[in-house]
Amino acid sequence: MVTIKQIADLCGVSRGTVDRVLNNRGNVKAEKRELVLQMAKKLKYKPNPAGKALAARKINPVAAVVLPSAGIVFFDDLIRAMENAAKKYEDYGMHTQWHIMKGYDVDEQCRILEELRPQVNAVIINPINDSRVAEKLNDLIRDGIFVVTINNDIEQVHQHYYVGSDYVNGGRTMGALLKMTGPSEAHIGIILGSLKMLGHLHRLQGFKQAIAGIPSYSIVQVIEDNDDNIAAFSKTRDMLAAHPEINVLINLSSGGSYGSCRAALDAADRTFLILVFDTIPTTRNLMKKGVIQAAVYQHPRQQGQKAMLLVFDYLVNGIIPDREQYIMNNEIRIRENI
Amino acid sequence: MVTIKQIADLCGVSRGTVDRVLNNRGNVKAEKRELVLQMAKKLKYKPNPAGKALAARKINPVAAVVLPSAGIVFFDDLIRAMENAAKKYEDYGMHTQWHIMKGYDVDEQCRILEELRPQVNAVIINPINDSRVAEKLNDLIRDGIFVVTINNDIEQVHQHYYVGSDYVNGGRTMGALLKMTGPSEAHIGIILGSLKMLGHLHRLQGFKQAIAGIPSYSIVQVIEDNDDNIAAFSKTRDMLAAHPEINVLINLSSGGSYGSCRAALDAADRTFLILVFDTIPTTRNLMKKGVIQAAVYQHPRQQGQKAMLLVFDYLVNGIIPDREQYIMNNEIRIRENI
DNA sequence: TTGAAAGCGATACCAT
DNA sequence: ATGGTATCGCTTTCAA
Repeated sequence: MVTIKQIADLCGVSRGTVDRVLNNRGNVKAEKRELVLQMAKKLKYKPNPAGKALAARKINPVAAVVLPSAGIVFFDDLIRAMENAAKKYEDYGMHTQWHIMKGYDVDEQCRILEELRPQVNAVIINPINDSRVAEKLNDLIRDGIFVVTINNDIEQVHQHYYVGSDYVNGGRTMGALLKMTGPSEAHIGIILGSLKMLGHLHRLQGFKQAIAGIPSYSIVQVIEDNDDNIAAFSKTRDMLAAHPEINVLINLSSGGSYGSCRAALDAADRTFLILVFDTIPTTRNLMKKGVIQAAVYQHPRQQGQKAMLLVFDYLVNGIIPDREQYIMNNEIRIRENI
Repeated sequence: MVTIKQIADLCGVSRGTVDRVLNNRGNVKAEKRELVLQMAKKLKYKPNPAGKALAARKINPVAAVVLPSAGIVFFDDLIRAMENAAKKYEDYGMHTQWHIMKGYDVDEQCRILEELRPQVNAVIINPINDSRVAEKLNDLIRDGIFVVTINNDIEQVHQHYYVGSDYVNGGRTMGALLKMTGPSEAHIGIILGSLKMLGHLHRLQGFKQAIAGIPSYSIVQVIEDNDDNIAAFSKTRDMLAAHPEINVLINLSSGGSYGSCRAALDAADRTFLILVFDTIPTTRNLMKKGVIQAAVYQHPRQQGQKAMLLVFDYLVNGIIPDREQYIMNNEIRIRENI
């Protein structure tokens, strides 16, 4: 392994000079600069992350996590994974701030971002898809803050990284699952959080793609539950009453899964094929009981881990991510492999 | 964050002494030892991994990877993941030796282990389940070598760690998948590598458990292909000829998947539900074409990564794994979420 | 513009 | 048994 010291010796300069060149700190004569760069390239110099991390102790890097999703159970796993990672990275001197708010309030999210701005070096955010949030994020990025969006991306934000799932593919996978397991004739009721949420909309599109062209399948109704179990319960009940032909229920977001399953169970004389997203505890329970047949799983823990790792690697080890998007697979989970 | 230096100052001893205490190197008077331990506990001392990693450079840690599986395609992904990890850890000064041999030769594996013994600090091995190999591994462990078994565990080996999948659960998942997607009447032909391979046997047991008690399901025949496509092809062909009622083919190991699918395709007048393990390239291809309906995926890349991480964390950061077994989920993959 | 030196945290080694 | 010192690779700071 090549070290800065070796390069310095070979070039006949000091370690300080090599450091200045390799980190573009300026104040180096052009020819020396060239010489060092050549040598580094020739020897395939790669900085030792342990050395970097140790030296980084002096600057005390800070990361902030911003999630507008307190109370949405899906995020519990994701948050837990991030907390574990944060604890680990604390040993390396990186601190993490938590800003978990409840509800998708644009003003609130902007306010938090503004407040963070002078205090942190990186932000992991589940952004509300709104232009004002995008603007604020662009401000942060201009200030040199490293931004990672998680679980949902946002448009119109320049240089940032995304960790999450492919929503269209998730919907498509769900559709394929229906084709594989479902009745030959399907009258489908769909429940999702909100059509205003990009991810949910994309899942719906993917699902429709997957079942397009099957004449014996029809989507009877699409209802929104705002990821709320009570709303999901009453709206599903109404839908089932109005449409006695429905024999398949698809939940495209996990917030209301439990509520709509309860409504399905209340229709005691009917049976349904029920497919949902995410394996939150209530869902696992209903899978064990045979109420829900399958779930599409979007690796929440991996998402949390990866986002934290990107931030850590950047702040502490100076490693730039090798991709702009890290997409987790949509897995199929049934009772046996949950 | 608390450092060794701080503890040393507070206890009125030198850093060397603190180091000796915290790492059980002996040669410390009992009372000083107690004092240091108390103080470390009180201040919640946790070693800084960056410091450890840097200091570890001096001992030049070496890991060896021993796989008797050259030519088995499933291991390609696993090996690639390990190579990537190895490259990354090389930056920290950990070296990796590769011993990829072909075929399950006990003598050969023992010979390699003996040869490694004086050169390495850790071994990642896909062990042949034989008592002589177990003995050799126990020898290494006695010498203080850190041992991780990967993808297959071995019995009678004392202090070691396992990274792999739950084979019984894999078989059970496969069985559930059949129940979900298959015809109401199933005449099942099973192909697997070898009944002498513990993993394959366990999968078979799991599968049988899952479909037990379904009168309309029957296992017609179980054949062994030794993970060889040619053997799989001819044996499957013979089986299909002898049993015209077979309408489901289950491949419990990926080595011969392609061969047996080819045999199924040759029986042009019949159609089969085909389920396999692992998404190796030939399998993905056949899934796209609709020949194979689903595969159970055992996260080969994660397995490789995790095994390398355990070794790195132990050798370089002095971290002891928090579990003895790291079990990957058995995922269900279909054309849409492959 | 450059070099020399100190320091980040942990460890190995040599004296004592 | 214990302390002191040098070292791992990198960054920062101070002096020239």
